[in-house]
Amino acid sequence: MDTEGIKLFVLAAEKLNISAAGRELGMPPAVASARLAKLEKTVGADLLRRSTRKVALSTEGAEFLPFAKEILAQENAALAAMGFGKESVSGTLRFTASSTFAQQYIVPLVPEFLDRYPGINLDLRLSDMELDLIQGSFDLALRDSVLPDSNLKARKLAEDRRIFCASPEYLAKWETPEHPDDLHLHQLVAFKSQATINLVGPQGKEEQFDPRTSQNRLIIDDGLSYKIATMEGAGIAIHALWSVHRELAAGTLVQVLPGYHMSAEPALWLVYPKSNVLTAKVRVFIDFLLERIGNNPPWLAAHF
Amino acid sequence: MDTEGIKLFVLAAEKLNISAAGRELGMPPAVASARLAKLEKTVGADLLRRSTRKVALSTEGAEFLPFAKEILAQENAALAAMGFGKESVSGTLRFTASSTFAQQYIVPLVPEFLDRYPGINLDLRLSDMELDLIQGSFDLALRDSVLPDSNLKARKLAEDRRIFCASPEYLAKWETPEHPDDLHLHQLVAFKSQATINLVGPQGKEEQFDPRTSQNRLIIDDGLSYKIATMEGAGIAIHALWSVHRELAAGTLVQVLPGYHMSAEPALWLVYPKSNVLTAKVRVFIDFLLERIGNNPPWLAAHF
DNA sequence: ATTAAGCGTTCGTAAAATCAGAATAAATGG
DNA sequence: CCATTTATTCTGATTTTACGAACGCTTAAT
Repeated sequence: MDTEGIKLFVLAAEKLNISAAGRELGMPPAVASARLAKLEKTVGADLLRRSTRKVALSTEGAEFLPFAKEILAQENAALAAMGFGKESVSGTLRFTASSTFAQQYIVPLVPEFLDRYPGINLDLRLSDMELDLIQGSFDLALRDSVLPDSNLKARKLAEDRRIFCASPEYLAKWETPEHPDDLHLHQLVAFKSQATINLVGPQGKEEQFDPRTSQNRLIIDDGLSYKIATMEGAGIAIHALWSVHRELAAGTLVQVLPGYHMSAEPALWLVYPKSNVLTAKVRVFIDFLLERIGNNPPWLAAHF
Repeated sequence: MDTEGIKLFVLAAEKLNISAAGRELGMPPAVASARLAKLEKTVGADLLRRSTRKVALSTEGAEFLPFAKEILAQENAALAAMGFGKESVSGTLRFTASSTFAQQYIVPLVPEFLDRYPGINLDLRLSDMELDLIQGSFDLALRDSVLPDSNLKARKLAEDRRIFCASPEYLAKWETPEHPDDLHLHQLVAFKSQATINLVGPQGKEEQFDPRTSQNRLIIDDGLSYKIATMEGAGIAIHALWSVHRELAAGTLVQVLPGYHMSAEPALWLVYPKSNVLTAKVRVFIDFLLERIGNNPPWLAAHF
């Protein structure tokens, strides 16, 4: 049963004129006639009695009419509830990001966004562990890497860096490493989900480094604690530039192995499900983040 | 928006499995996938988030779900209200017939019919003037002639006769006519809707007779009054055999011009709108009348 | 590890439904 | 009686839909 046909029936029942009802819905009389006949077949009864000139409701049509109107009302209510046809964007946006990043860069912008789009509600799920985009029913996620998942689309929000660093006190106590291999002699602080890293050295020579094979005196799954531990001298750690750029500038953290950088330039990605329809609310939030963060991320502005 | 797609969505949202939902509706996975995509496009948002292995409701899907269920409930209610899929016939049957015929032959059968089909309600509109089948929203009508209307279908209920007759007293007072032309010398009683009649004489010769061009001393639009007037000696009248066969047998009415009969053998017809779907209630009532009247109409049984 | 099975989608072709215009038949109103 | 309106049928052309096979991916079992 298709609501277009029901709409036609309700109109025709009001006007007692099939052609006029069809015209109102933008279909030629022949089409209106055929669609009505189709609806009658699926319903199993004639809804409209028609001679060449007269149209009247059949007993079944009279019975069906209130239901038909109710179905259409429900359809309209459904579409309205989902903000269909509204020129103002609306809906609830479920967004996930690392809590430490969000605390610093997203949450401060949220009031402005909510202000600019009064119809949108935000549902923020912040966690330093990556949440499953699909199972969590997320509209959008912020990731520090773009996975090769064919079900997802990604848009780069901003460049980033991964930096070895430690506290000045730690480095004063131990010898500052000159080469990645020296790291194995140090105390390392590892973030739980940190994977193997490919490094490119000063002469363009590639090196590999797996933080999990070293002596990880400390493994932490909370971003802020991870940084605090490093600052308190727990050891050498890999930090995202966005996380530590203030500390580097202030000197409370010091970069180690500055000649080495990641062979795959890290970046922050906005990831969302490849969809049949990209919702306005998602597009609008992406645009907002690109405008306020992507164009000139603070951690890069301070460093170049 | 098509309820098949909505059904699919609701099932898939329950099972979180698109293929299984499609299977339940008898469609291959590819079709289920396509139909869901189509629904999402008409709704303007993704309803189901899917990776290769996981399916979850999107925020829009969660919003849409209750409406979807409501739409389906309304559809089911509508179909149920119209007796769709019921093995027991039900509904209201609007039927029109001449009141005098109904009084004698139909109404006495009605209790039995209602008894046999407890789900059917009868809405009888009895009038000696023919009512418009379409404008009156009738499911069925009894007619004493079958009009060449392409919008209608007809089924013969029983043979009938048209008979010139008068009371014995009237004929005793005046000369009994021997030829249709003699009728013009008589007092005629005419039924209001009686049209021109073609007669076939004893030698097969055709004659025409238009009762309205003669001296109609009396025109009546009520069937019973029409017969009473004839019996009281108001003149010669054309009566249906079903109407006067008892009086002829009893001798209270006498046939005039017995050698002449109508060139078009009259009959009683059950007429109903040519429909896309012939409802069970109509079919059942037709069958009932055929069984109880059509097989052996009393007016013919008595006369042959 | 390897295999097997299940899931959702895409692709290509075949079938079906839909559309739109002209033509038909009927009925109304002037 | 004629012009107009109406609902339907018919026709070919267009679009949509169905279906099986194949693909990429994932989980569970061997």
